[in-house]
Amino acid sequence: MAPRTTLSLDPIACCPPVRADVFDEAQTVLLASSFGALGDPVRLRLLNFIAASGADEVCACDLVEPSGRSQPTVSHHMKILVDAGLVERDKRGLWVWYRLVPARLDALRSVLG
Amino acid sequence: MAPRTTLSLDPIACCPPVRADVFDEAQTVLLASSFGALGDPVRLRLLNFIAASGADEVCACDLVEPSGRSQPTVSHHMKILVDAGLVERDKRGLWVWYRLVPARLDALRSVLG
DNA sequence: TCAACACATTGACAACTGTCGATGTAGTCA
DNA sequence: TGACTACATCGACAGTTGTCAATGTGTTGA
Repeated sequence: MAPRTTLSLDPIACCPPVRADVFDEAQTVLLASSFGALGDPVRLRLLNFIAASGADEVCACDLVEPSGRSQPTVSHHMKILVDAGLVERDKRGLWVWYRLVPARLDALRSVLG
Repeated sequence: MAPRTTLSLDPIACCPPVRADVFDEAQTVLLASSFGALGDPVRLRLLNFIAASGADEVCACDLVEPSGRSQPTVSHHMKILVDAGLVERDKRGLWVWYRLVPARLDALRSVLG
């Protein structure tokens, strides 16, 4: 639980590249959970699908079929991506729209450099 | 099994950034397993420890104590990092030396960009 | 008010993962 | 040869994860 806490420890502010300084325990756990969110083929494909869509938002209803998973399973994976701070969720009417959080992707990217 | 096969599908050659084209199935599974290798705090710390050591090789014997895990557990995690292509293993005499594979880290990095 | 809809949550289950003690396997050195 | 050492593998176990069918929740529109 506690997604806010997860987001508040932002790698942009907290984490030098993996090849420089030694991470402290909180940094390590946070980063591992972010990378872990990318560590499932279905989630990586969902993220890639949103990213490559051209639009900056994608409706949840358009994620089920290409993922090849059931609606509850997609909902489950999207929650993990949202909790990891990689994706933002916006409910409008009946529909839920997802968009990337580029800063978060950039943060993870910089950790690998 | 089959670590060579894992390594042969190199993201440098195979994978555009997550925000551009749509990954095919093989790319997705490969990348997810690489990110998954980073998705454990103990493995991330091991990688960070090697990276931040200053030396370009670190002896396995120096990884057990700082990881806070048993020798078999460290051996298990290092195997996962090696199979993911993130680390190379070199046995010399009684000792095993590990070094980063910068190209692999760069490849993952570029996927996030 | 109520039926229909989009999405989330629950509950259950199998598969996977991290962990360690015990044991196996090479390499070293006397 | 044989004792010793560094690391890997095995076996077992608990905890986590991915999955779906069933059900719940909140929104829309007639």
